[in-house]
Amino acid sequence: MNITTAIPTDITPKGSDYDVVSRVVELLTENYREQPSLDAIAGELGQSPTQLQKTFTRWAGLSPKAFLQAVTLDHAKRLLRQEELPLLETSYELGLSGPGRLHDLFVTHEAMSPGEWKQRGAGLTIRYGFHPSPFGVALVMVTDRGLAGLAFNDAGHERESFEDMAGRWPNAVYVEDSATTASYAARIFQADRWREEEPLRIVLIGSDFQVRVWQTLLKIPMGKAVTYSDIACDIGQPTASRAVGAAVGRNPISFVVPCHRALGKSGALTGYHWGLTRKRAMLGWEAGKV
DNA sequence: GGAATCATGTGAT
DNA sequence: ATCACATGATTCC
Repeated sequence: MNITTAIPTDITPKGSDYDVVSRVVELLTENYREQPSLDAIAGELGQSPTQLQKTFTRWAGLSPKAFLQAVTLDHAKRLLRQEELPLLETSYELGLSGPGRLHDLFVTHEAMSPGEWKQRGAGLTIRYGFHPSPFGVALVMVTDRGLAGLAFNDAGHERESFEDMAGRWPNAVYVEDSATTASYAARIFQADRWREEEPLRIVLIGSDFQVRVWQTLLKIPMGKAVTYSDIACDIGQPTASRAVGAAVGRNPISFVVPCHRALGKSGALTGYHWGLTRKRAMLGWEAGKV
């Protein structure tokens, strides 16, 4: 039952990886117009170029230079343009619950009924735990129906993630149980554990509108992106792109429900609940896996 | 081109 | 009712 201790070594060979990486990501994306050199970045961070290169590449599967390319505006626009329509048209036959290759992480999803949603979590027991992840400390929340919440924050801010998430379902009972959540964390962040036979069960707790938006997000394949207005059209409300933005922002299962693949119409990365740097990091990290 | 401005749907108060 | 939004299109310089 001590998977808990195994995970850190599997995911973040050095615990501080994400700290270093996020600073590199920040530096790179703030100055991407100047295409800073590895030496310049290393100098800024007070590290040796080779050490930095190694740390970053191990984390992203991508050299800093390639990453810089991946978070550049032109690249984002390219992600958007590829095969405009079929992208979202496809998997509506899935209905509300049922297995499917929703993106490269196999997921089955079900939604809570509107009645259950109004209860604000009443009668629900949520087990939670904190685990290291490639994007900082992850807060994992599960019910007996599957994964219900996933949040990220920098080390030392665990309390904030928890308050944020718990506030969404204030009537639920919360039990710390990292033994249970550890296996979810491992499944989510280790790409070699993604298997069709044993999909990850998730449960979407939200309003009818929110659930429709989140289901649409699940249809976006890895390495692709859509705009907020694409999503609005897909759910049959073409003028609601702003409402879509708000709903995307309330996505409780960050990363698994790939809200980071929603971009502004220009290809610019707009907002992200857990910090824009993390959104860039996720996009870049995925670029390294595709 | 880029800043300012508006129309807009949803959910929380 | 009113307000804040992870938007997007239009209209001015």
